[in-house]
Amino acid sequence: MNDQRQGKVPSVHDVARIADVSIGTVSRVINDSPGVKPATRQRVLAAIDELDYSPNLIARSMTSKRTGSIGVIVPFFTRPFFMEVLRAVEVTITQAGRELVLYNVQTNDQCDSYFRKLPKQRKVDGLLVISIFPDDAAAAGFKHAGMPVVLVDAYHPLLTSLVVDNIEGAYQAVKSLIEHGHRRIGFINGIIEGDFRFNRANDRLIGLHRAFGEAALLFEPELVLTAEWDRQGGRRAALQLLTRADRPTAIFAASDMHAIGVLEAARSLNIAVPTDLSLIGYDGIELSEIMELSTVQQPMKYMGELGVQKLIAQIEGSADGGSPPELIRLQPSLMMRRTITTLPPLNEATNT
Amino acid sequence: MNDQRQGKVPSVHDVARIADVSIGTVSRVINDSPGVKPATRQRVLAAIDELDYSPNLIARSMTSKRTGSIGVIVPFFTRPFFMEVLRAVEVTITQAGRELVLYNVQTNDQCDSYFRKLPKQRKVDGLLVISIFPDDAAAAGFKHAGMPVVLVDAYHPLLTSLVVDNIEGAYQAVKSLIEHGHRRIGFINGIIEGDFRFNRANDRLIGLHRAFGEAALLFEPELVLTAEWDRQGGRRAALQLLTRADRPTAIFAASDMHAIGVLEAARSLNIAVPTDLSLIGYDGIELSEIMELSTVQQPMKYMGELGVQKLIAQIEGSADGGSPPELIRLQPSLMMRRTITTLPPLNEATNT
DNA sequence: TTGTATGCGTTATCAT
DNA sequence: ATGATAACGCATACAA
Repeated sequence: MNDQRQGKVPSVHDVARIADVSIGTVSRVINDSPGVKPATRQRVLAAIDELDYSPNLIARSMTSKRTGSIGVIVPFFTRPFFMEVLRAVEVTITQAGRELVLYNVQTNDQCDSYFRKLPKQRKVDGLLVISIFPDDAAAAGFKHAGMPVVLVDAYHPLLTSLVVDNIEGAYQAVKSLIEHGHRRIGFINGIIEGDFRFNRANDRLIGLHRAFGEAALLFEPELVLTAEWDRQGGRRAALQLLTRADRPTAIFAASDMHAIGVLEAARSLNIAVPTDLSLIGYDGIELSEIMELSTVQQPMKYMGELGVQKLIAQIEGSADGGSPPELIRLQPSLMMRRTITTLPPLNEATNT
Repeated sequence: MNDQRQGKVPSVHDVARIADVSIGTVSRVINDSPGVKPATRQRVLAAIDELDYSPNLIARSMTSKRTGSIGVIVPFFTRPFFMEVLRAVEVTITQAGRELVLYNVQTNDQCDSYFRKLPKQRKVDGLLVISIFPDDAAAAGFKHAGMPVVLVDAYHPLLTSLVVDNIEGAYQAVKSLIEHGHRRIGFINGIIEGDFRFNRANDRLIGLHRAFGEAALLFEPELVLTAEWDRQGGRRAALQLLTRADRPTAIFAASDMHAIGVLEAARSLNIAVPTDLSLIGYDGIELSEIMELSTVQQPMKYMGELGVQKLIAQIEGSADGGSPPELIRLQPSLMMRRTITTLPPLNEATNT
């Protein structure tokens, strides 16, 4: 029925013409501002309906300086931990009627580039940064551009940060292993990727040290390995650990994916879990439940939800200088499942 | 050093003022158009550097009518199959220097709403639709708005579609089961979510029928169950199937997640896989490899890559009416792993 | 109650 | 080679 058939999207002008009003009135109807006579409102509505008109959001962003989009910067988004955070993030953003722009980062450069450019490009109203520690320059850039930012599983003094006490989580895990009678405990840590920025590794090591210290256990550096954050990494490290003459009776892994790798290695070496080897993972991803893996559960869903909520609050209240940055601490919790057993009491003098 | 400290992002005007040129010249430098004297170019560049200026992309979109963003509409994006397609999609979009706007859909209404509004809102240059069959109205809407669209794992005659031959995949799987001597074969299909739109279920059933027919096997409706697309669904259905007096000796599952659930059910019933039960899943997600699950491998990575490439080609060539829609067929491949064995030859007369 | 005019930050088309 | 100026589609302050 329409005369034009290709790529012509109607604008306020078209609506105005059809409804025989001015564009100002059309705009008022769209945003249901007060002071439009019901009759003309109806005419405009009819015209909108006839043309199947929707406002051009880009143009609207021009004047409103709001895009309705939230940028999510996340490293390796397909990894289970990030995935599960991201799921909660998506739900919360959609519920808020906003859109999610995904910035997946795999390298430091990529990350820096996003940190530097996104605040000024204005394609998003705010940035949710997951598991990445921005440096001072980046934080200053956000502030200077007035770009709202919330850090999830990361920290910077100038930015609202939502952190999980992973020192405590690792401490609890290792302590539990010790309480189950283990003395030779292997630790498979994740590598620190991209210099110091995607830092999920250090805290685990510190927690382990604390538990060791408290139990007056000797820390043996040979039992601490570093591996890629995936099951291949975990498997390789476990192979190395488990083929030692004095192999550990328990392994603590920095992530559940590492722990899955440990499981694979143990199977290939005919080492029964938990009979001959106890194992605790980290994160509490869904797969850990399928595999009945004991683990340290992070509140991933809550992190995602709360992070988005804080960010939206910041966006909507950003008329003034904004409220001061918050630091929110979350606690992980130890999930005891199938992969851990008490070691029969053997003569503990061996260790000295 | 700067006088303003809060939320003031410089514009072309600021750059022009500092460099003592007109905004036109600044624009020319930014887009390195020809016809700018090297000296003034340097001055402008210096000013840009001094102000740390980046063009406002929203404003740029205003005139260029290009946003640089690609919208990806995907149902239940956290499910492994979609996740693995999405991973490839993300990589390809980022490589192309574009941005990924994620539209996760869980209901038909949500989906319709996106189909209806996104083309006119102009926040994205194109739409990649994964595993959803748009109806004629939606397809017409895309065409009318001139919005480039590519369908991945879905089909519509008016739109470039990238389909996997899942009938063939299911056929191969079931045929293989039959060749291994199985006669009583259970089938756990996925439910059809949101009416007929997220349709990943029918083709599997058709393929099964074909294999059954070819082998002159009697199709027993009681052995065909429908379950949610997750492991709980698979587990429940398997429990039902495996507690029958005449339980099947093999199960074909519509997705790997279903198959994982079957594995769980079998474990809980002390039914050994593959000794007492053969199993083939579908999709070929990473987890299938971990679990050593036999499965029908879909080319997820390739689907994601190719879909984005076709979409970008369409976006960049959309000056004219655009090229006619393509229909691209991809083949899945049977992956034989641990969960299938040959049944010892028993008297086959039982079945008649 | 409604229309007109201006601005948002760019790009592009004119002049100069 | 460069500057002024008109769009782009919308919101809004102001005028009528």
